[in-house]
Amino acid sequence: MVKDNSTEQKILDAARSVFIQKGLDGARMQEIANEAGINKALLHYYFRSKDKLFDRIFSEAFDTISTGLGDVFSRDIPLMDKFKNFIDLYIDVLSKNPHLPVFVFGELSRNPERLQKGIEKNMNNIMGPFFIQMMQEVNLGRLRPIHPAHLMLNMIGMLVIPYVARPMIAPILKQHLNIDFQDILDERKEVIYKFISDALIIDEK
Amino acid sequence: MVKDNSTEQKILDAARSVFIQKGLDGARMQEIANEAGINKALLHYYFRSKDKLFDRIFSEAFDTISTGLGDVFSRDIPLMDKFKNFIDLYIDVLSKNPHLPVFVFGELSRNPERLQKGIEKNMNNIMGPFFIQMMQEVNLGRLRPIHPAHLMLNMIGMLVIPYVARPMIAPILKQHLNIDFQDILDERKEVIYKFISDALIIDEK
DNA sequence: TTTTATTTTAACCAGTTAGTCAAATTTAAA
DNA sequence: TTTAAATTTGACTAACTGGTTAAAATAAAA
Repeated sequence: MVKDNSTEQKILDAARSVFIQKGLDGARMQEIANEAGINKALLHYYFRSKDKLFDRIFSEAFDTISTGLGDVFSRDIPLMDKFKNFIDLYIDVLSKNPHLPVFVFGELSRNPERLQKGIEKNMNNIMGPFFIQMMQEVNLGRLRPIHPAHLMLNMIGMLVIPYVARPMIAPILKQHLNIDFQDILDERKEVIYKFISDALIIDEK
Repeated sequence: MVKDNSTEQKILDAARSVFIQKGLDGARMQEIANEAGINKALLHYYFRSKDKLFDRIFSEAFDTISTGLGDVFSRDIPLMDKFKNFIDLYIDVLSKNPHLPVFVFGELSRNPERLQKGIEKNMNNIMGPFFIQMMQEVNLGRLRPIHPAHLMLNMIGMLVIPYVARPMIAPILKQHLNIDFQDILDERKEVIYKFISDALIIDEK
C-alpha cells in the first residue's frame, strides 16, 4: 500500500540530472521520464507539475551549495582554522557537484524570489559572532583590516570560479600553457588558503 | 535600397535584453518582436532563425566579457599596474553589464562548443610574456610565488562573484548586517587590489 | 479467493512555438 | 511617373510540450 520508493527515487535522480544539465526552461518532462525509465504520466502522478518537481530539485541544490556557511563558522575555533575548514569543505562539495553553482546562480538570477527563507534564518547566529571575532583579530594587530563581507566574497569567488568558468578557461590553459584543468583544481585548496593567509596575516617581526 | 539599419538595431537591442534575461531556452521570438516593436516574421527576415540571432548576441556578450584580458596585459608597464588596470577596467565593464557573467557562463556550460576560436588565438601573445614577467618578480624576491593561472582565477573570481551571486548574497547582507549591496560593489575595486597586493607583495624590511 | 486501493500505461488534448508564405506597403531606380 | 526591389505584415502550419484521463496491471486487504 506504500508508494514504491524506488520509483520516486529514480524520478528524482533523473530530474536532478536533466534539470542541472539543461535548466528549468531547457528541461523536458519526456526526457526526465525516459531517463527514469518510466512513463511521462507517472511523472505527474508522483509530482503534479514540472514546477513542483523543479522546486524539489532546486531546494536540494540550494541546500547543498549553502553547506558549511553555517556549520563551520559557528564552531569555536581560531579564525584561520575556520577559513581552512570552510575551504576544504566547500571544495569537497564542489568537486562532487561541479555543475551546481552555474545551475543555482543561473536559476536564481532569472527567478530571485525562489530564495528560501530558511537559509536566512539560521544565518543570524553566525554572522554576528564571526564579525566580532574578525574585529578582535584586527584590533590585536594580527590581521589586516578588511570587511568580513568582502572577505567572504573573495573566498567564495576564488572557490567557485573554476567550476563556473571552466568551459571558458580550461581550453585556454590547455592550448597556450598545456595545463590540464584538473591539475589546477587539485591545487586550489592549498593555493586559496595560502593566498588569503598572505593577504590577511600580519607578520610579527 | 539599403536595409533599414535602425530596424536591425532595434531587433538586436531587444534580442540582447530578452536573451540575457531569459537565456536561449527561456527566450521567445514573439517577446523579442514585441520589445522591438515589430512583427515576428520580420525577425526571421533579418535573422533567419532563433539560433542565428542568439549566436550574434552571445558572440557580442562573449567579446564584452573577454575585454581587457588582451589589451591590459600586453602593455609594457609594471606588473602590479597591470593588475590595477585590469581590475578597474573589468569592474567598469561589469557594472555596465551586471548580468553578462551569469548569461555567458550559463549558456557556455550548457553548450561548450559555442566557444569562439578567435579569442584563443590572440591569447597566445599575452600569456607567455605575462608568465615571464611574473616569474621575474618572483625570482627578484618581490612577489610571493603563485602560478599565474591561479592568480588569474583568484582575480576573476573576486571580480565576478558579486555579480553572479548577488541574488543569493545581497538579501543576507541586508537582513543580518543591514548592508546595501551597492555599497559593497562600490568598494570592490579598492578592496580587491589591496587584497592581491597584500597577498603578493613581499615587504622589504 | 474476492475486493479494494495503488501504481503504471497508452492515447489524447489544448496551448504554445519557431518558422513560412503570399500579399501589401514602402522605398529607390529608371 | 513607372517599375523594380526591399521591407513589413497577417494568417497559417507543423511540431512540440505540459498535462489529463480512462483503463489496465499490480499489490494489498478482506
